[in-house]
Amino acid sequence: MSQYFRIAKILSEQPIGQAVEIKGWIRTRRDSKGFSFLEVNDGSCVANLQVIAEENLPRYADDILRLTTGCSVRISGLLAASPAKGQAVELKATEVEVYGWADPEAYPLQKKRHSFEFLREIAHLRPRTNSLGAVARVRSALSFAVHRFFQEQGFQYIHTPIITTSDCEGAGEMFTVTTLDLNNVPRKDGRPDFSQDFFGRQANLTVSGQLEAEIYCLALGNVYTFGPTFRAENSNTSRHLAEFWMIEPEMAFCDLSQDMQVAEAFIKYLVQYVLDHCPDEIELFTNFVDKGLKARLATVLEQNFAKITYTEAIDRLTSCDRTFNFPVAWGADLQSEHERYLCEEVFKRPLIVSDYPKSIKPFYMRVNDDNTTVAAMDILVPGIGEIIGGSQREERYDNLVSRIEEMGLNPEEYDWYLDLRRYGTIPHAGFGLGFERLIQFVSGMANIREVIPFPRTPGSAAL
RNA sequence: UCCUGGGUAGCUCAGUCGGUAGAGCAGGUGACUGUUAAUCACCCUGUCGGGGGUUCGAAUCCCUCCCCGGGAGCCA
Repeated sequence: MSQYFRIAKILSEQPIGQAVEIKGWIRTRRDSKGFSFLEVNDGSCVANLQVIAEENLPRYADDILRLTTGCSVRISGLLAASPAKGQAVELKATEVEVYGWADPEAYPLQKKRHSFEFLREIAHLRPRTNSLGAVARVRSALSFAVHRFFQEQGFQYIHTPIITTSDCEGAGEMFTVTTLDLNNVPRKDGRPDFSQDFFGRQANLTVSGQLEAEIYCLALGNVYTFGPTFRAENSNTSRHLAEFWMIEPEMAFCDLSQDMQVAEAFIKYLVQYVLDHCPDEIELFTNFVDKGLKARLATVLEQNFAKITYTEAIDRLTSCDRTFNFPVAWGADLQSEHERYLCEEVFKRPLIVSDYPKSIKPFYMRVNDDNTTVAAMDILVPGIGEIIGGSQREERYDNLVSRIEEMGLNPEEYDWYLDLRRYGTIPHAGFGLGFERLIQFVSGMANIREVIPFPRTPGSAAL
């Protein structure tokens, strides 16, 4: 009686001499005199298991010689040491059952490499490829590692709402959630009358769970969120999605420097976790996607992140002999080219830029003693750019009110948020990490559409 | 949204001066072989992104729309 194994387990444990059973999909078939080689992948790992199917097997001519890329099979047999180079073990089949055929004339996946653009058009089949399958396993491993990092340190996981009625950040374009009849929208003063809508008011998909996370931070202490986030921005780039996953820790009794320490430790923990748990995937990415990946991940672990203030960054940029397309001036936000220059050419490692002018940052960031900068920090990473944005939050009631007013917002709409400062306010800080950008950084994948199973971008939402 | 480069066989691409379309891979058939991006021979495959225009004639020139890549803005 043979025992069912995932292929990953067979390759790691190598139970030679044992009767085993595998289930998976054919990658290729090569015929030889008197037998065929089958490469079977079951999604448990990068590697395939080589199966030897001899011509005396039942239905050899009818089934085995018809197997092509994509067919699903159950195979049992005896695991043996492989006499040839290329693999340590192979399965000598005693039984091959075909679950499902895949017409080779019609099946889009071939045994050669495809462009990522083409694979994107077949989102339902692309996880069957080596690279997209590897991305999916890395994404799963990183998700687990995110929870493990925070849970090990006593953070509470908070489910902040996906449908929200607070438009607190004010900046990002939001998706509206409605059950109003779009062919006959009730109107009041020329505008849609959301008082007749499902929630009795306008509701949107969340752009960030931060403000809600702060509520629980000021009750439970350290908390984090990890969930989907939505931006209706018309941005068409290799690092933006309309639906993406964000991790937002919020830490009680925490200042900006502690915030930076946690963020750096977090990124290093995640990189280390993937190197430990997905070495074959990292090897695949390094060989076929990004030659410099392994070396870059190693330097992330070895070195401390570089740290400069915004003001120092401006000094560096104005005093260097480089000419930029965009002017460098104190008070203006750093452009991509500026960030890339500092991160990739000056420091050549992750870079934390802190203490930005308050005029270019949101109202909730804590104003520094100079009254012109805020306790904010961005972490820039080579090849990706900004991967984390965080800050110490303004915990002083009066300062927060005047910042809200300065930004032209209405304090009445932030009454619940101000309550957190009216009653038992505490110093606290947090940051947001874009999960897909993290996966890009760790996998070397150039386009963010390859690191989420079903990418949503302007004009595109397959499945 | 802006700048820029593309869209030709199932996939990746070539296509000269405007003259009526080709290669590699995949697929099919056969040969060979402990193979592993197998190899060799032969065969099949086209709305040249859509629409309009110029021309005797358009993959090629012009207009327009759609889609994709790269860069930028916004950000995570």
